[in-house]
Amino acid sequence: MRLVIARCSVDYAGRLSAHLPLATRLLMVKGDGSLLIHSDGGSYKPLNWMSPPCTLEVGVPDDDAREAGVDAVWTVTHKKTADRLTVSIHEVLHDSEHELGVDPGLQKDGVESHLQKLLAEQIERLGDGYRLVRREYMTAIGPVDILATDADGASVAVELKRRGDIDGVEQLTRYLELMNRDPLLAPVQGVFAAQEIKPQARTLAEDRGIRCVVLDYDDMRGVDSGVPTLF
Amino acid sequence: MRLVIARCSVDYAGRLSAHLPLATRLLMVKGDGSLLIHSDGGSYKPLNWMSPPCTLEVGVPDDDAREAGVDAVWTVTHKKTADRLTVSIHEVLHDSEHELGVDPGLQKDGVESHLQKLLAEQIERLGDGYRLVRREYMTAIGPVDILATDADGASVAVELKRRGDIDGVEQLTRYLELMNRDPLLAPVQGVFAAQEIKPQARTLAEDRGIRCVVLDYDDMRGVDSGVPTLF
DNA sequence: AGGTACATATCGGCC
DNA sequence: GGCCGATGTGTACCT
Repeated sequence: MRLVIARCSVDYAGRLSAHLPLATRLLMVKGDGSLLIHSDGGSYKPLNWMSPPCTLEVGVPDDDAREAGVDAVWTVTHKKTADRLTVSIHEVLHDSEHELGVDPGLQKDGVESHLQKLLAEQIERLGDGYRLVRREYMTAIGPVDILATDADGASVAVELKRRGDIDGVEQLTRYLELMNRDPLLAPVQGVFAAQEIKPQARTLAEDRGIRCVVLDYDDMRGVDSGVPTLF
Repeated sequence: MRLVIARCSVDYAGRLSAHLPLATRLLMVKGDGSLLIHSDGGSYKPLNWMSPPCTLEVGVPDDDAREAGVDAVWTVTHKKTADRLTVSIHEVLHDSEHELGVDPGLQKDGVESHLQKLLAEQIERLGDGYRLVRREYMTAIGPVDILATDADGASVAVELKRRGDIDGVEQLTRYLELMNRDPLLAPVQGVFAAQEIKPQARTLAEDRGIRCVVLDYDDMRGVDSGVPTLF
């Protein structure tokens, strides 16, 4: 990895056009040739970047650019798309190279999978008499998070989200449409369950006859760990 | 901005739990105290990070950690949430501080908002006699990009995208379904307008009676003022 | 390889 | 500040 601190201006042409006026920034060149341009603020997203696979070429400025104070021009071109990043370097303040080696990578412990496990164990939170059929019930277009039955034994398909957005309602709608064509399952009722449900998602869901359930994650976790369940 | 190359392991606890085993990485400490941890590959997203507002504290390892080779422990805590990032530093290979100043920021061109503004001004591109009713026409499930009327005075809902994908057709379909239940608006015709429309999106749109219009952004910008827009 | 679902998303606009 | 839509989304997982 090469770290360069430089006064530079940047132009990007690809999905959109973008320009960074002259200022001092960090240029991070990774081992695969990709480039990240960071300022001293903002979030983890760079001001501008080029993702791999790409190649970096260092060139000399034309006469006009040299006159304007440009010392070198970096051109980063993507190998598959026509995306191009041009860095006009006016002054290099720092330049160092470092050997990092391959990273073993991040080990995650997810959230939705945990929420799904908890709801499967506490399926009665959806209503009295509810019973779990199975998690990740496979359909032709993908897995339904939870399949259950209500007190009358009718099928209930549950779509689970951390944040309930319109996309999740669409997803559940597709599953319901498919499952309701299966005479062994139909009629299938839909339940949209999330820690938080956006008003627009709720409107769309209820308009389609899908019930919305807000889950209290901390409460569910509390029941799970230690305290015995009611039955 | 402080740049540190170090052999370290990292633990994150917050929305989820995550762990990075011991390896050599770049630690980028920004002026606002935020921290980014990058490996020498991957995309622009760091392996791990803490977004501002947050504070970084440097502490000494406990006996067990010291025994395991830990030289220092950085603890980054978010000021609002309970998110916490712990970096156990085994060896520092590089450490430098740089003054970057405030960045003037990115200037973008070619985004949907600009396209929307141009089409609102040049609504006749959809057909003779078309008139703009309003941009961002609010419905219960979200704003329709442009509401217009055709030569006969009938309502037309326009969904605008830079790249016309299936998602955009679904979005417009939801709006149309809702608006066509409103006797004051119905019947509402749909127009799917984009710089580029994917074949699958076009097929779906036309199957649903939605008209597809490909927009020439450069041409529209030229008509707009003759003056280059942002830079 | 292509498509789907998820994410510690981030960012900007508007109410 | 919250809500909502767009992003040069990136990433893992599946067929």
